[in-house]
Amino acid sequence: MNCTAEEKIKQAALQVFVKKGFANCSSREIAKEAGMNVALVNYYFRSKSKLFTIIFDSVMAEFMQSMVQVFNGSLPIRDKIRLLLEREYDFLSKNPEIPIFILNELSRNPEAIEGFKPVMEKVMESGVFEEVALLQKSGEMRKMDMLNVTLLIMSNCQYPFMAKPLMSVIHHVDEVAYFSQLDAHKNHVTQMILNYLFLNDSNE
Amino acid sequence: MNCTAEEKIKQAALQVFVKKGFANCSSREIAKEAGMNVALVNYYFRSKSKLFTIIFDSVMAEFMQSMVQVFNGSLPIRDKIRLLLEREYDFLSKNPEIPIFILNELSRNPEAIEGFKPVMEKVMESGVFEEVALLQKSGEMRKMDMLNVTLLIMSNCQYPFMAKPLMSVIHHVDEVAYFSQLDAHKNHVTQMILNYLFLNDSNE
DNA sequence: CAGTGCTTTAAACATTTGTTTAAATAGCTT
DNA sequence: AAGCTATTTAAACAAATGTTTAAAGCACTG
Repeated sequence: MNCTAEEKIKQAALQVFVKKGFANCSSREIAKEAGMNVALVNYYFRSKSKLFTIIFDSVMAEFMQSMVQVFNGSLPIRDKIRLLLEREYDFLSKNPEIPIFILNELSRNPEAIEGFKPVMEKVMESGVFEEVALLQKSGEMRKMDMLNVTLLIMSNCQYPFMAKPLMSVIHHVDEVAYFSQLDAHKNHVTQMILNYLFLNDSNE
Repeated sequence: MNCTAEEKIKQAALQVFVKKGFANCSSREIAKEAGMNVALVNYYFRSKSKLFTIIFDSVMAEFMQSMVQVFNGSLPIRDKIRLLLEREYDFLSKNPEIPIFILNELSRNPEAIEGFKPVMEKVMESGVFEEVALLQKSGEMRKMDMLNVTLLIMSNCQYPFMAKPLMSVIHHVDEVAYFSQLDAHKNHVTQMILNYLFLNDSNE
């Protein structure tokens, strides 16, 4: 663990930005969380915005990392999807505020997407999309636009974590009970998505 | 259209709050959008927070309204779900920023959920949950917790609208193309969810 | 030890923020 | 028209914000 002032500020900024969002926190709050003087934030990162960009890009990269890993692996598609869902639920269980953080910042400030494009390139290079296209042509998979496939998977991974405050109230469960329900949910969505995407045989 | 100053401020506040979020906009911005003096915001609503609560609660109520209507209807469950998805996609096509607005504000400030509880009561009173429980017992529907059923439906409705900035980049589509893709997506998720929830016969 | 360059600090700066005040205006009744 | 009340305004307020400054502290070299 690198414990320079610069690193401490980055770690504090990560915590604070993810928890409260860019507009909803102050430089002083980040500095206090890091146990440092306010001026150091700008000494090392020039401005709150520049610090934010660094943090946001790193969060994006980490968020996509497991996805890219799975795509680059050599499993058959069906298992890639299974593994992808497994990894996403695992990652999000440990970082449940990440999806709302990313989507909120992206819709408030669409230019933030720029730093994300390089990571996205890696997903494209993995060739999963072409792989799926082939299986669709051969009739093994349901013919549908790749955008819809992506949406199906991401919706059913990310939304359950984003909706915790809403769902806890609707179904009167506390945080612990909610997250344990999400484990069951992972199995449901895996089964449901595979059933829908693959046409012929069973998915067991 | 009621054109009193009070109403103009409410309309402006709705627009600005939904687009930028509570923390990311100022009282002056709302006043300017309404074409009124800043002091009027507090004259009519006492504070920015109180105005926000009013707007947030009304957004929540409108958001749940179509859901409650469908639940209170007399259609068989399968058609209720079909109609629910239809209505949600219709509503969200006209108000795509609502889900991210609601979920973001709820996670930044969980007390905001309070104003939502009365609306939720109406959903409970509709008796859909009991209706589903019966069909699960009879074996017509897959046995699963109601929380998971709710999540399946809401994930696949709301997330696609929240993820527009992300998805547009991944798949290189503009706003118009994206929303037209979502119409196809509605059909996919309807089919997929019905296939998964109902066990025996076809869903055509 | 003086000096050099990086790090850290407290204080100050100019803006912006939510909110209040006190005066001006408008609409209405008598 | 006078007077009353509700509305609207410009101005002011204190607090908080992002950022900068100038000095102090620190570690190391010559």
